[in-house]
Amino acid sequence: MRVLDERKLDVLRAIVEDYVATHEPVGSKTLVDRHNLGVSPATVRNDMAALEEEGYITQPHTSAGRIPTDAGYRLFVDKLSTVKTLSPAEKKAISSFLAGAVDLDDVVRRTVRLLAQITRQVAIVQYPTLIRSSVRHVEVVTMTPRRLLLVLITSAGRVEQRIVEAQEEVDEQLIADLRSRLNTALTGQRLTDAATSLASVTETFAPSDRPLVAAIVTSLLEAFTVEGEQRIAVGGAANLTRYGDDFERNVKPVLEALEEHVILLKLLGEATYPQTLTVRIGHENPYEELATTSVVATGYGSKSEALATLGIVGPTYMDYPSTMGAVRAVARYVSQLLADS
Amino acid sequence: MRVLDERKLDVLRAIVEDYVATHEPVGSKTLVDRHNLGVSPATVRNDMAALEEEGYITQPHTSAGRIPTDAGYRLFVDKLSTVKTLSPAEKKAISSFLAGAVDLDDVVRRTVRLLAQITRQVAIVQYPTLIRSSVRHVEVVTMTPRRLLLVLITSAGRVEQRIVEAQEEVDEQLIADLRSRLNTALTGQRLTDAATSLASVTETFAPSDRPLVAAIVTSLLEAFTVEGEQRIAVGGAANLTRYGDDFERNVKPVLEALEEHVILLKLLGEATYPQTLTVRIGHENPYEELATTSVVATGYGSKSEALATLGIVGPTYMDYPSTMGAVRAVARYVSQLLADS
DNA sequence: GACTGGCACTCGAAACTCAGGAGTGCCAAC
DNA sequence: GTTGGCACTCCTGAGTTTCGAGTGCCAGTC
Repeated sequence: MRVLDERKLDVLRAIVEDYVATHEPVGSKTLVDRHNLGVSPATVRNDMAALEEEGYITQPHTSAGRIPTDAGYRLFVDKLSTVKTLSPAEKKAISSFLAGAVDLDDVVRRTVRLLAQITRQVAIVQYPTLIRSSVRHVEVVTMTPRRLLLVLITSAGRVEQRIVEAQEEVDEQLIADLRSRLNTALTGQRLTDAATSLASVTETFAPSDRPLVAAIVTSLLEAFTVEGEQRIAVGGAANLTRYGDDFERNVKPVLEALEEHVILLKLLGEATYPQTLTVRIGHENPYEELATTSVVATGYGSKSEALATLGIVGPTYMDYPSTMGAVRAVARYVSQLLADS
Repeated sequence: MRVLDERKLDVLRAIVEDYVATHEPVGSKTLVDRHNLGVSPATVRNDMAALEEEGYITQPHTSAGRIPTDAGYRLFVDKLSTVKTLSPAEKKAISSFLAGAVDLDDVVRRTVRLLAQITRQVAIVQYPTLIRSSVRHVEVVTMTPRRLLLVLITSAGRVEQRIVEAQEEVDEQLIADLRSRLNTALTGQRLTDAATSLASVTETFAPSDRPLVAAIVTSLLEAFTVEGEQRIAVGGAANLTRYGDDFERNVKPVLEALEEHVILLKLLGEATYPQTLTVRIGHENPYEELATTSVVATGYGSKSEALATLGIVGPTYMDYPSTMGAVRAVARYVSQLLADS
């Protein structure tokens, strides 16, 4: 029984690998030809029947080969495969490509591009969340006499901007005053705490200046909270080209999802601990249009806490070991890069 | 002869309009049925033969209807159609959607989204060029003792960031000094002139501080020049879905081009005067993979000078009057919004 | 009891055939 | 210059056939 079970798993592994390679239902004969299972096609057929019974594989139609079900992929990912580590050359390439980034935006852009290139899938990278970071600096710049630009620089190197319209012309002296008081009150504060500090700043101003100060405070609060969380970068849509055969199932829904960043955020899921890969296979993901699609994601950031999530989206018949390896590796290098800051 | 010519043009117009609507070759009979041309199919056939002779239409195969050639579309756009103006409701919608933008990035993101939605094509928006704008403010922030963040705020409201690594720990006093001198020297300068001013700033520092100053100057110069030019936002890729039929010709090449911002920049072409629409039909565009694709673009910015270009990419059989109207309208509203700053 | 070879059966994919019809070009007539 | 008529072309789609990969089952073997 033990031996039999093991061979059945071997068969499942072989089916997944073959199907991923060819995208065609795989039959018992081709299976024994390609992998040396040491048994005859007939035996494999028996195992296949059992595997089908258990729900790991299925037939698109009678008298065709088998393809893995979502459950089959799940088992494969959990038990039958090991995450592939990248070659030293690849690691080198990742590291040096990312190292060339000039700022946080550039880091994200490069990460997306890199991830898409390595995995040959659609890559998604969430911008580092603001929650854990603190205020590095607040700048107030006069654009026109009645229009101010607020620039918030966080410890993670993220720069948020907000335009504030004033009711009336603003005195340059007041701006300077405001700038220095804001920085005194906020610099070094965690964004989550900064909100409360802001309130006390308002009170130190003369009532006549309050409307302006209030407008600015509102804008800053906005910048501190949700808005920023939702930024996402996407790349590698051209990789969808490779699934040209099954346009309706694999290309169209993905293209549509890519436009909706809210959906992408859901797909990526909650930021997990760094270096813990999340794989959602087919129907496991929270968006039913993408039932033929898998997501491989992981948190990235410091060792202990995830700042945000990155990952890829691709058809369920992807090469999980390589993809997972690539996602994990990229996340590690980005984390490292950000940790240095 | 004159009358005949005019009818021939009517026929061409009818062919283009029908083909755009149905995406199917249009024959003489259906043509007289749908448009009241006042002549018989046989007459139309004669005209069609002449139009084909002149290269404006073609047959996919013998005994099929006609479809416009690139030259046919060109004639249609130049002589046979007028740019469609948007309804007041649409204008209102554009204006109010754009007005909600919180900063320049947001303006660009919204513009892309809007353009894609209205035209139902893939939208491309180039970030406003830095060339014409001037320095509003330069900020130097210490991230870690050896890592500085430069933030350049331009008159157009664009914010550029650069990380600078110092060779050794940097004295906070020096930073403050640097900040104030940079701002004194640069604020108000056109970016194009700022380069020369930078040189003189360097000289005012003690030799021991020169390496750091040089590093910062280099970074700033970078920010002043090319790098920033090339930023582009893309949206509406999901609209490619509508051309699912002809995946290889219409979807694949566009998806691939979208990944290459360099190509997109070429496609958009030189920033034209605002409100001058550029239409490149099929093979007219500079990228042969997109020979079945047209680009409708226009510059946007102040009344007199274009800051950048925006536009859409779609199959040659697009609805030119509406598309051109939408592109023009969006460009106008964005220009207006930016002019206010 | 597990494995294997053999065999009849299934059923989709691809090739083939074949009418139907939209569309054309040409010509003679108006 | 326009029109109706007519023969011709050739794509489209439906129906048919063939081919073969793959299956399930069974009887035989180790």
